[in-house]
This record gives sequence, structure tokens and C-alpha cells, in this order.
Amino acid sequence: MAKSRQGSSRRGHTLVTASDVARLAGVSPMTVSRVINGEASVKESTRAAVNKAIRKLGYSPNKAARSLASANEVQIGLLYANPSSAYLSAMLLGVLEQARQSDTHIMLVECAPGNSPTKVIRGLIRSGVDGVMVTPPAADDPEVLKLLRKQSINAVTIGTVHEADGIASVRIDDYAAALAMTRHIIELGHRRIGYIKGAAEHWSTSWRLAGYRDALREAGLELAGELVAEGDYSYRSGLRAADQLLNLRPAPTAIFASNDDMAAATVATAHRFSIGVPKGLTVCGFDDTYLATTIWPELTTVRQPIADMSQAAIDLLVRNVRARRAGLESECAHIELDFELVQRQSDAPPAKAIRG
Amino acid sequence: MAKSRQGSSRRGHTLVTASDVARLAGVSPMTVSRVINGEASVKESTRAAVNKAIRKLGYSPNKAARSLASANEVQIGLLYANPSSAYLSAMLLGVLEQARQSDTHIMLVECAPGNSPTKVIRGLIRSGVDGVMVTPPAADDPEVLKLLRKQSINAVTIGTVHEADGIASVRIDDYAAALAMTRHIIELGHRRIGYIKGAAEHWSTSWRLAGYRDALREAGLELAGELVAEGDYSYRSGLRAADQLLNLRPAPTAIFASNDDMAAATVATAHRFSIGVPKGLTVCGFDDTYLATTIWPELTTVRQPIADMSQAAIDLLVRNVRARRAGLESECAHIELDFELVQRQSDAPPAKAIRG
DNA sequence: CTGAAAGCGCTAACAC
DNA sequence: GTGTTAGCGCTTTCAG
Repeated sequence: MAKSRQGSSRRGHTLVTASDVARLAGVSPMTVSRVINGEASVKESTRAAVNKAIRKLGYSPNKAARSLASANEVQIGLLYANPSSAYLSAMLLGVLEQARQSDTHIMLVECAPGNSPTKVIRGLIRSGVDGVMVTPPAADDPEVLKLLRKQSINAVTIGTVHEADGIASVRIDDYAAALAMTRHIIELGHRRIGYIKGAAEHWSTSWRLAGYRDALREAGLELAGELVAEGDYSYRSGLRAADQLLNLRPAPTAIFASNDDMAAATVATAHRFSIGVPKGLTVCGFDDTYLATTIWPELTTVRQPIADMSQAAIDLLVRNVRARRAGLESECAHIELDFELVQRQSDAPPAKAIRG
Repeated sequence: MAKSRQGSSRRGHTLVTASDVARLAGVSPMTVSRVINGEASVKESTRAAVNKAIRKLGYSPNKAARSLASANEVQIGLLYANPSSAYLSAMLLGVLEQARQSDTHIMLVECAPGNSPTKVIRGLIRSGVDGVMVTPPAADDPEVLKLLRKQSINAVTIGTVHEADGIASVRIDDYAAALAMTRHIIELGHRRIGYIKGAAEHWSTSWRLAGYRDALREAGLELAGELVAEGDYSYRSGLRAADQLLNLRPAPTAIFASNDDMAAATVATAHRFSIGVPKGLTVCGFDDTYLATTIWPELTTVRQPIADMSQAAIDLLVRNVRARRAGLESECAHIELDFELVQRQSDAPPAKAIRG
């Protein structure tokens, strides 16, 4: 058994090239290229011969050469700012997967404080990216939207919509999701349902709150202001909000926190009050992040398919970049992916309803 | 103001090339290349002229062409398996940052169940990667180590050592870290200190446990077997373990969970027992992940600099790949980064010690 | 269906 | 210090 250093390189240059394969298979390099790219116009027998040679030599095409010759490569800047690690890792997984499939490079840039999103985007553009993908809250920042429109660079936001701004987006319907979750809680028999709001600079905050309100309204339930507590999507804020809600008299029998971090905090707070979840209190979250299945009881929550959304966002962006290169109009699509209500162990009918 | 489409492209080909810059600056493309690469042997005045032209044209070099010509590109396969999202995102951040700086491409591959690490590695090698980076628990799998050694492919593990196996690694000293944390708890005045073990297939589990034991031993404390509870690094397992430890009589006054997830579970369990943290129970974690600063009280824990470790791992791997290409021996380094004991709000002297 | 020629944008190696 | 030449490995275009 020869120890073949397949696919490896001598002094940085590809060890085995398409020409080597071509020679062995008795065809031209061009045919090898066609086989690699899965072009239809190759006779089955030649294709087989080429594939055999490829396998024998352990050939794998040189990506740089491919990108250079086909001029297909796309550079995308990805802007993020203090996301939860759950959001970030899910997003990166989706983004990287899609990037690999489409000859796309990702430049990850953090919007640290003091590194304003607009500054970052300008830098990205200067460094030659073909497009940018933006996450909330930068994706909800009017300054950012203005800049993106002005630079007329290909862009896509994830997690929010900007129909009016002419900027493509991928998201779920936050309003419908919150509506569905609240309806679910109502159907369980709850009448006094607390809500914990998210951070004001995220537009999702308003949409989710609207969903909650409309569900109550359509069920003929009163919209008590005291039942809506302030939060900012952080665990810490959830602790405070839950404390406040549980001190209400009468206390709510269910709390819908507008993300999982705050829902987890609510569960913890309930325990501090010696209230069992879900028997003494129904707690529902939003996002279906790592936390949701980590804590106990596992959270009933809204699944937001972040990895899929990220994949769709990159795909859309890349298609738009290529369209523009081809002289076509890039479509300003607004893709909406389906959310899903995942019912786990943190919800139940209210104690009264059981007794009654 | 002309709306310059800087760095962009016409039908996929770079809009402005080094030749354009050279022409404008009145030099040869080669000089432009030298300026871009920051080579010293360029007269200051020419460098300035070139830079001016670069700025004026909004030039940014074509990466693919660079990689192809300089044959510098490195392909690295990155193997991961069910990590917590906190670990994954921190790692990805470090890896991607380092990759960008070193003309390196990352192929992320998950070892899903049914997709054994050895199979994945074989696939990676076949597809032409120059090196692989492996995370635990795959990094602790004897099969994997054997394969890596046999294929003599450049490899690096993160989070464990394999001095004997001739595989490079980056890690912290888990033993010393656990020792330090346990000493810290002892210095606080605790005498009855529970411990929650990690998953058996991670070697870190043994090292951390050894650190705990040796700290007790050197303090002359008894090594009660009942004080060491089984866990597997998951929150769920921490819940069970904490329950068991808190039912002990006398109950421990401190619990050292060997990762943050289990520490968070311990805090939750303590609350369920109506035990306050840290007044009624000291809880310490390990890793300093997102959870540590998310829950309340924030966890006293061992900070493992995962992003830095990942960066170091990629750096080492890339250097080794390039060394091998240059015909040099690749060094099998074992890099050890410093851990840090971060004291937050989850530890305190035992109640007795305060009263006494 | 397959091949030949040309060149993507850059940099190594060498001249000057 | 700087320019010249050649070519990285692939794909495009056009011929057959």
C-alpha cells in the first residue's frame, strides 16, 4: 500500500491537477472540468473513465484556480452585535454551510461598542465585499438602513423586515408566532397571562407584543397594563420582570416571555417563589434556543429556524450579487420562513381550571 | 460625487486590478503587489504614490488570484460534535478570525450520530484538506487518534493533550485549574465540598476530578466517595447530581460542578431546596461560558479562553502545513494557555464559618 | 460531444 | 529599488 498524499501539496502547489487526471483518462483537461462540474454533455463512458482517474489519483480541484477562472467568488460581510451565543452559533452554522456550497467567503465583523455599525459597513464596502448580511439590532437601526440604501450595495437583513426600505430580508412572522403562542395559552384555560417585553431597539419586540395583545383581544380578555413587564431579552431583565409579575395580586397563571432567556429566568424566579412550573405557573418562551431544552422543565416555545434563515439569507444575497454581475436587477425579496410552536413541559392548564 | 462601485465587479471579474493601479501610479504591477504585501524594499515616495492610486481607484486585491499565484492557501477541516452552543460560537469566532488572517479556509463538519469521526476525517482527507482540527470528545477518541497518526496528516486537538500520540494540541491545564478552584473553595472555609463529574469520554473529566481530589488531600480533608456525583456535562445530569448531593446528611456546603451547565443546574436545584446561593451553598463552575454570566447569581468559575485557544490551534495548524510544504518538519507543539479563576457571586464562606 | 487557445489577477524568480 | 517574464490551475469561448 503506497501511502498516497492525496489532495495534498508540494511547496504549496496542488499535487495533482486536472491535467494529470486528463492524461491518465486519455482526455483533455477541459473534459475533466466538465465532469467535475457535472455538465450533462459528457458521454457516460468518458465520464466514467475520468471519475476513475480522479479516484485513482485522489484528485480534488483547486478552489482558488476555480474561483479565479470562473470569477464566481462572492465576498460577503456579516455584521453581528452582542447576540446570544445560541443565536450566533446557529446562525454561523447556517451561514458557513451555505457559503461553502456557493463559493462564498464570509467576513465576520462584530459591532463592538465604539465600532458603530455604519462605520463597520463602510469599512466592509471599502474592503471590497459584494454584499452584507446584517443581524438585529443593527438591522433595525435607521442609520444603517439609510447607509445600505445609499450605497446601493447588495444587502439582506435577518430577523426583521424592511419592506419600505428596499432591503431584502429573511425572517419569521413574529406577530403571527406571538399570536399563536398566546392563543395556545388561552386555549389551555388561562385568563390572566403576563407578558415580558424585549429590547426596544429590536423591532421584533413590537411585533411580538402586538401578537400577544391581539390574541387577548380576540378572546375578549382584558388588556391589563400591569400584566406587561419591561425586559430587554436578557436573563437578568427576565428575573426582574418575573418578580414583578409574580408579585401581582391576583398573580398571572401564565407568563409568556418574549424570548427563551427571559423565560428561563421566569422559571428560576417561580422556583424562588416556590411556585412549580408548569403546575403553578405556565411559562412560555420564544426562539427555541439552546436554553429551551437545557433547563428543566424544558420550555414550550416558538421555534425560529435560525440556521435555515441564515442559509436562506446567504443564498438570496449571493443570487443577487450574481444577478447584478450579470447585469440583471437584483430582486428585493422578503422571505418568510415558517415558525413552529413546540410544546414541551413548561405549560399546563391553570390550577383553577383543573379543579373547576 | 460619482457613485463609485468600489471593489465591485463586472460580470464577476474584478473591476479594478493591480495593473490599473500601476498605470495610474506610473509603476509596474509588481510594485503594487509589493506595496500591498507591505514589503520593505519599496521607496517611500513610490509607496505613497501607489497607496494614493489604490485609494483613488478603490482597489482591493483579488483573493483568488492571490491564493493561486502564491500557493499559500490552506484548507482545514474542523470537526465538532454536539458541543454546547456557547463553546461552539466562541470557537467559531476564534477560528474564523484566525482563518481570515492567514488565507485559510475552514470546512466545518459535524460528527452527527451515524457519522463517525473516523469516517468524517477520511472524507475530509479525501476532499483535499491540508489539516484537521478536532474538538472533544472526538479529540479523545482512540480510534480518531490512531487514524490521524496513521494518515500522518497535520492535526491539532483542542481541549485535551496527547503528548504520547504525537498530535499537536492546545488546551488549558484542566488539572491545575480544578486544583486552584478547589483550593479557593477550601480557603473560603468549606470542609464538605461536593463535586459533579463530567462525561467519561472526555479526558478533561479525569483531569478535573484529579485536581479536586488533590486539593482536598493536601488540605487534609477526607475524600468521601458520596461527595462525588456522576454527571455528563449536561444541565439535566447536573440537576440529578445536585439533588443527590443536597440530600446527603450532612449536606455539602459547597458544590464544584465541573462545567457551567451543571453548575447552573445546581443553582436551580438549590433554589428548589429553598437553599440560597451563595449564602446557603457555594456553587462553582468551569469554562466561563455564556451561562455563567447569564444566570443569577453569576457563577464563580474557571475561565477557559476558548476563542484564543481556537485561534492558537488554527495558527499552529497553518504554520505546520506551511512548514511541511516547505519541506520542514512540522512541530508537534502542545500549547497551554492560561486559565483564570473568575470570582463572581456564587461563592461565599460557609454559614457555620460565618457564625463561628 | 470534445478539444485548443487564451487568459482570469496575481506573485515567484530572476534580471537590471 | 524596480521591472520582466512566466505561470499558478482552472474555465471561458469558440472550433470542430
